[in-house]
Amino acid sequence: MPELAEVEFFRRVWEPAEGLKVICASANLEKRIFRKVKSKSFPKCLVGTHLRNSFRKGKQLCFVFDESHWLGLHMGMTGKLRYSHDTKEEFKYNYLTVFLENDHRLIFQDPRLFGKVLYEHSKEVPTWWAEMPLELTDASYKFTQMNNFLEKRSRSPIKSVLLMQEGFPGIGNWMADEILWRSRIAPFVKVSNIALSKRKDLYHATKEVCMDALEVIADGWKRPPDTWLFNHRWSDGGNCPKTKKPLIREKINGRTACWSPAWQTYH
DNA sequence: CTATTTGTTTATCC
DNA sequence: AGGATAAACAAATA
Repeated sequence: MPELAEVEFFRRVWEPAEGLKVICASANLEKRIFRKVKSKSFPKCLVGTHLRNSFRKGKQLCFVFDESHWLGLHMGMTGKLRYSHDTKEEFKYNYLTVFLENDHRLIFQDPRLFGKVLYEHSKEVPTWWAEMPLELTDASYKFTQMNNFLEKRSRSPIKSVLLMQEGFPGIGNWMADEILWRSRIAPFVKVSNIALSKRKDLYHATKEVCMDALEVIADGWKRPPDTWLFNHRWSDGGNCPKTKKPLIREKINGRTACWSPAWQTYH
């Protein structure tokens, strides 16, 4: 589920807790989402600290407690963050719970366990946070940067390249399909076969889908308009909002791609 | 029983 | 060396 905009939505779920003190913390450390956590004192080391800041880069989240406790979270395929006041409310698959002074709980749940927790106690910014690539929504992310990445991946289908986080941080399966639909490029097209002018369409569609997704989903998880591919792509039987003809669903390198054959004619 | 899933990570081949 | 691809990870849902 969580791509750039959904992850930003979850950052905002925990954001209201900024300034609050941690009373208690518990984690199911045997679960594989904690496989990168080395500290023996996690998560008790958070007790007594205050949540100070929350950040997102691509699909990665970082919560900072007292300017020195860095908690990195990745939602994987099924991760969710909750901010719960009801102490009787029990959720399955709560693997990290932080109890706050206002009787609210910060909860990370992840049934499928493809998520990842990172933790570092340091005054310095951890490497895993400092080394994230530039955001696609940043004004300094230019066409040449995107094109340089495409040049290195020229033998792959464009759909697969859009899913590579080092080049397209935050893009996931539905956003990649939306970008290709808006720029009218079929997902199986090899990057080397995409002309310069078409790459510019791709660049603008990438920026646009990121901005639109953040506006609609990060802010209240509203239902996207039917003019997007989004509402039509999830199962067999959907029709293209442009051509009104059936969409095609097919695996490309193991991931389902959905596209409109008459609309995405570029190949 | 089977097939499917909005994501990485690792192994292997080229 | 580094790019491309398949399999692995784990568990729910249809």
